[in-house]
Amino acid sequence: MAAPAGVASPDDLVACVELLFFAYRDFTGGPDAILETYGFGRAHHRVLHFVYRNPGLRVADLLDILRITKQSLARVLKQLIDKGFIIQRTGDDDRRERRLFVSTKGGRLAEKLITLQTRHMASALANVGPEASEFARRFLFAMIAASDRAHVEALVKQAAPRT
Amino acid sequence: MAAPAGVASPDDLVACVELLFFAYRDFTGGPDAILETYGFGRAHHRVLHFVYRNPGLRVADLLDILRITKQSLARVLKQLIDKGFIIQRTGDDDRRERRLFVSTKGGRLAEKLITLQTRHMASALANVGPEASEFARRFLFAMIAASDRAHVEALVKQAAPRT
DNA sequence: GACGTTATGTCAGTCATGTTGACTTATTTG
DNA sequence: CAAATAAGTCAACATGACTGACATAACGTC
Repeated sequence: MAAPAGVASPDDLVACVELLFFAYRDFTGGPDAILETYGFGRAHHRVLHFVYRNPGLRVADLLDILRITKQSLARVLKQLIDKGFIIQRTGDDDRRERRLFVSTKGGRLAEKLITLQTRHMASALANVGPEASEFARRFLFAMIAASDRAHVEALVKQAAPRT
Repeated sequence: MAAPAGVASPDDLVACVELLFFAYRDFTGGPDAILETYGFGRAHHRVLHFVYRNPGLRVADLLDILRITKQSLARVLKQLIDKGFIIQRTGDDDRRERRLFVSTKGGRLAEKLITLQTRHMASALANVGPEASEFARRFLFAMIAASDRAHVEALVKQAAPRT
């Protein structure tokens, strides 16, 4: 054998890289199809998702999460607001801020998409084994740039558990 | 406790979904930056990568792998050929076919990008533990749509081990 | 050898999503 | 009051997808 057991050979690593490409494509395919029926795209999905999971988010927070420009965000956000999926409310403390919330309709769509994706994820994890969820979180977290990890960790943990 | 040990709670699943988004973004960031210096984008990367790993690939095979239209592929492929990163050779048996190969220059770039990505992957896997590679492959494979798995498995395994 | 099929290439137009750069408005803060 | 901040907007552009239509060359079959 070229590589000792438990250690990744170069070909194993390339396989992981390629598998990630196909996995990500198939993972986003389901939501994409639903979004299309609403006239939305993946960009709308991201905005809706993070607002749903983090109610009261400010525009600046969203820019920080998505790492796109204000102008790119403005386009999709405006559409989501115009179509009544997201609601803006002037901040209580600072009235320059626009706090973002999903509407009932927006919440329904966000839930629909998240259900689709968590089912996909759950099914994949079930295929792998009992400790898969813990493992996947550690793996995916380690794939994130070190400089982003603290930020992402806070975002993912804090996310709205208002059952 | 809401969920028994080893079983993913809904919030764990959502965390995985979100982590995958950030992980994928950071994973593609490195190659993107290099590609930019060549005037290439992510689309070029995919073409170059799969041709590098599967020398002699036909255009039709590439379309099947990437699942984009002929016209979309044509644009990036033409640029890669024009700039001398990919070489076309008429098929020996069937002279309608154009077999695709990377040039020396193309191979160098492909190798550079793959090294970047496998290092990223290896570092993430090392963070997780000794069995991480095996686990990641199983997880990512399970994330791929069932209808695609056989196809992807063949592609990933067959890939050029001509060291 | 003519004809239908296949592999590839190409022209033209559109859409989604990202980018830069410049500027406005409302509000808070020093 | 002046400066800084949060957000919104206008204009132009790049990338990478898409559809639809059509062209060319080579293969295979009757």
